[in-house]
Amino acid sequence: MNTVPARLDRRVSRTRRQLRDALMALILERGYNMVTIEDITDRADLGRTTFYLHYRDKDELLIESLEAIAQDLKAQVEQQVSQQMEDRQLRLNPVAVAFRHVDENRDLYQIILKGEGSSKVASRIRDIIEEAALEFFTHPLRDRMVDPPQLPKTLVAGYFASAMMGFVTLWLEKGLPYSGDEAADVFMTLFFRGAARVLNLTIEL
Amino acid sequence: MNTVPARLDRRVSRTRRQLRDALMALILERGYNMVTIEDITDRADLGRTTFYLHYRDKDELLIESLEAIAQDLKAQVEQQVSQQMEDRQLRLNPVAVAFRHVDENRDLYQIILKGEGSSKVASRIRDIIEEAALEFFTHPLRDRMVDPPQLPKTLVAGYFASAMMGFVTLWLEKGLPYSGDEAADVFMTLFFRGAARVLNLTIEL
DNA sequence: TTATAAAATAAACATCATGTTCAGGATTTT
DNA sequence: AAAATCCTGAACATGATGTTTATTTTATAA
Repeated sequence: MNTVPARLDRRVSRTRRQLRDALMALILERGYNMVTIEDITDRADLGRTTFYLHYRDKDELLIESLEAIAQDLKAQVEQQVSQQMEDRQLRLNPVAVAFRHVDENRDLYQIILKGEGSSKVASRIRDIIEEAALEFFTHPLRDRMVDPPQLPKTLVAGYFASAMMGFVTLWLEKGLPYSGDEAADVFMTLFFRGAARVLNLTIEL
Repeated sequence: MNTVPARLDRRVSRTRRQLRDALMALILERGYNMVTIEDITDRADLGRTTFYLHYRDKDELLIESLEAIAQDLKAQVEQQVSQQMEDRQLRLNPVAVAFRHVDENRDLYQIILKGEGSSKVASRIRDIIEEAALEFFTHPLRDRMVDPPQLPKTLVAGYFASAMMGFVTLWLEKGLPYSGDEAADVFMTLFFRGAARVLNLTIEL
């Protein structure tokens, strides 16, 4: 008969936030495997036992921290891709939305894409992108496809997700001097027009 | 005055091979972080202390195991890209060479691309591909590029490497039913011709 | 404001993986 | 066969993990 408490105790959310922040900072400093739970609680200024009141182990904390970002990305992109908006002109390019999201969370995406800690999150993000791409190829682009595709749309969507993750990794790790919108443009050009035209190849392979 | 021994003691190479094989098998079973050093030596049927006679820690063993593959890939691809061969017809597509290499070492590449264990190796392989691609864009393709490229060749080479790693990950993880040569074809088509033509889009974005 | 419920804490403990040392026994090399 | 090298098991120190308990601190709701 007991009802679920309306919202979390203020201490709980504060503690969890401190733990998440501490873990992220420490991963960026030393890498995931070089961080102990005591490191985390020290940095967060909490007792070590407190950690176990909230998380089973380091992985669980990591996943929770990164899942939040993945969910945020999903929400932002889905809104652009599938939502019917009255004013088509105001609808933003969903790829640009994603690149902006990455730009605003560079630290977290570096952690995710470097594969620090379980690669589950990277794989989840890949799937989110793939889904959005498939949806995009199926609906908003439908009327522009006259003939059947030369390769299955699902394959192209999978490739889109993988290539985009790869490009984002490149962008972040090599510190390419592009804004989110510019990076999105470059990627779209390479992806849709193909490298042959970008390189001005006279004949194709 | 002591000279370096001509080659390794037979026991040493046997022991190291056993350790490498055991680690690879165990990673595929449980994932890198779930493998202890005792697990490895048990599986390899060796004493635990023996491990430390050869490697400082798990990472060192992993790196050595995977570096061998990276070197092998590099050797095979470089031979095709830069070596001047008399018979141009016999020269294999270097991308197909790489895809065949992956196909023949699926297990190892799965470990590498999933980011199990240090991501250094994946990053090294990426760099190897990028170098080869840049070399390829600069020399064998030089006469086919009439105008200057719309984007720097180095950027396109970086994108090539990232996209190819992504595509290979897709190929292996989703178990796409392509042979090495077929996968290479699909990837080359997507990369050079671009998704717009593959999807038969009437206009471009 | 205060009583009550919930959360944080430090201390103590058991367990496990790591990495080192050492004296032996086993295998290769010369 | 002798010498050199490697493997082994036992013992040990260390450090991280995860749990329990009694106590103190803090938030919530009356």
